[in-house]
Amino acid sequence: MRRSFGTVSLPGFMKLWSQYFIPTLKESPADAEIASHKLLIRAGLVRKLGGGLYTYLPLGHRVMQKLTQICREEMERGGAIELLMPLVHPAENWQQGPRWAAAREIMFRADSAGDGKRAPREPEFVLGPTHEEVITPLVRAEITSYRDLPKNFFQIGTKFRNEIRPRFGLMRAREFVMMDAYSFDQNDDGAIKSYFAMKAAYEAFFRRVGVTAIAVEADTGVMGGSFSHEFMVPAEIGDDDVIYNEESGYAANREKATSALVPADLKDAPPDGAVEKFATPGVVTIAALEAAPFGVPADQQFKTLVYLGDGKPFIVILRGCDELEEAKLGALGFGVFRPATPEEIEPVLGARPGSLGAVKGTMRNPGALAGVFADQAIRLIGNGVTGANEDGFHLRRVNVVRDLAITRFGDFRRVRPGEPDPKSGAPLKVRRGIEVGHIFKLGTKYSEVFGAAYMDDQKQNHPMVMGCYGIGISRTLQAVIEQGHDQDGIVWPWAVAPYQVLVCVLDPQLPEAMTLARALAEAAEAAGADVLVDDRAERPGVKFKDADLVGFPLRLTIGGKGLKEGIIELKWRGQKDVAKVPVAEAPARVAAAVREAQAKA
RNA sequence: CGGGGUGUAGCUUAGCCUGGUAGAGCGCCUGGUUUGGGACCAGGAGGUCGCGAGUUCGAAUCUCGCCGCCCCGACCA
Repeated sequence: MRRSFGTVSLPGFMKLWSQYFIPTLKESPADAEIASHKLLIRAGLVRKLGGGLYTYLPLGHRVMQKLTQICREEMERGGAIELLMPLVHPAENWQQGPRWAAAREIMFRADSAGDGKRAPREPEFVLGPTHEEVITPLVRAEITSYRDLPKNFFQIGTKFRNEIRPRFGLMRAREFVMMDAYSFDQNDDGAIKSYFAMKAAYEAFFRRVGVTAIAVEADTGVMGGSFSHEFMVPAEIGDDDVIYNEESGYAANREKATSALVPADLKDAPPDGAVEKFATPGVVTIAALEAAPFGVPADQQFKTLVYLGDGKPFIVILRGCDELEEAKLGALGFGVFRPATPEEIEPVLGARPGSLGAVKGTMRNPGALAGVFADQAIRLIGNGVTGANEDGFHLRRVNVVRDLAITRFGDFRRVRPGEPDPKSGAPLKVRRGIEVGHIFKLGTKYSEVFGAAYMDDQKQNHPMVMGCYGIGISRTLQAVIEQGHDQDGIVWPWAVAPYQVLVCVLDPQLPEAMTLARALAEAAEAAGADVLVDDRAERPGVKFKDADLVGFPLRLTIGGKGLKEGIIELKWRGQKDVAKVPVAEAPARVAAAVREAQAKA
């Protein structure tokens, strides 16, 4: 972009800024809100094509390649085998799979005829958000013997998700780069082994990248499966809440988090007299029942919610003071569920929301219910108040054990900070995090549907036990920046910096300056660093600002003044102090610095 | 999908309320002076004011519709 002095010709190869492409910006584009998003653009790493769609410019692409390579190495070290599957999937694969209903609306549809004119007979395609529906049929066809198990396949490539709301640059994009892996084992023990091998590989990956990511217990969501960890980079702008206590080591995603609010040895309260109906005209909220003249504290009320699970209504009971953690309803096993509308509720219970209850004998059509699921914490109420299933009336002295038509108890409430940690009883805390990786022990959900089975040494067939694993590579790129920046720009960890060493030549018109630059670049490269030489005919201030903005870990400054004194300068991006090094010693010092940084990284 | 905002030069934006020649800074081009933390002077190029209708003698400005983008929520394999 900026011209170089054409007078100095250089023998051999040296990466020159003047001939490269790093479009830095002084000002942040208006549509970037958070630091990492602004820096991605200002430092010339990416440019936006459309909402959630980004071009990786040369520098951004280099970082992606480094992330990808580290990921590949750690996955292979963890025993996984790389392959590459298509991005375009026949819709048939998904229709046969277990989650078409839940997944279809966030999937891109690809039309083979173009222009939306696909004839009804022609095949339909989707863009793959993930690849269980492709890998499982493949393994079914290719692997039939226990001798070929276990296997763990991974790939690194582009994924598409029709995110409802893309945001924060690469943080939640429609098109993004992801590593996804799928393990196949003979049994649960093997699957657990594979799972923890991946957990270890993830930990190694994030450590090598130089980003702090913590593993937290997570909800399995639409994926199904039995247990799961998310890898979270702590950051204020993260989308997810992590509930944790550092002393006990407990850490869980908000959707999964539980607390020891209900003591394990809690004895249920005996009934406190007969159930009594009382008039509550116009009272349809917890707060209104809490107020005068009724004065029933929220933690003495039963909150009765009605949902529709796969078309059938079911009830969830919580304490009046608690919130439902909707994701926890996933444990009930419904394919899809949603809150029921008042119109759907009335025929079943006999009243509108605000007067609902699950007291035996008060529901109009209990046979229509798929179940009544009660949060554990209502046992703390013992005897409380709930709706009478008659608009304008409530019931008091309702006893949990005696009166409520509970199918089963579970954990459905949202945990609040300050509640006792389930491990140690210490108070729980909350912080925000960016989800950069996720591992699931899937079980046999997919292998059963797709018939991925193997024969054991007793000639018996069994479904393979699967696991699946994902790392958001492009999201990790941004998380690294979110975690590593200051007022001046990015502060790259050594391992993923686009170039680790910048040779900043302040007077590139001086042949001796460029000759020295070349010697230093060669020394740094020989020691194992990627080196860029800033030979632009810019003022020093511009070059320093750009160097800080882009965030090269090590900056070597060669200037006319320094040359007269016989010194160059060596400065680490993360540190304030500048070391003056005699020219004669410079190549050796630079090589030593590079080796040291590499050893630490 | 609901709520809020916004769209003017490559980027950041003023002008819009109260209709009448489209302005600035950065960046870019030319020349000169500068040269260790985003220099200065002079000159210059660059705009279908998101798109489409309407109101009006006249629309960046008012009205309606559409689209894009951003934020909050819902959602997030």
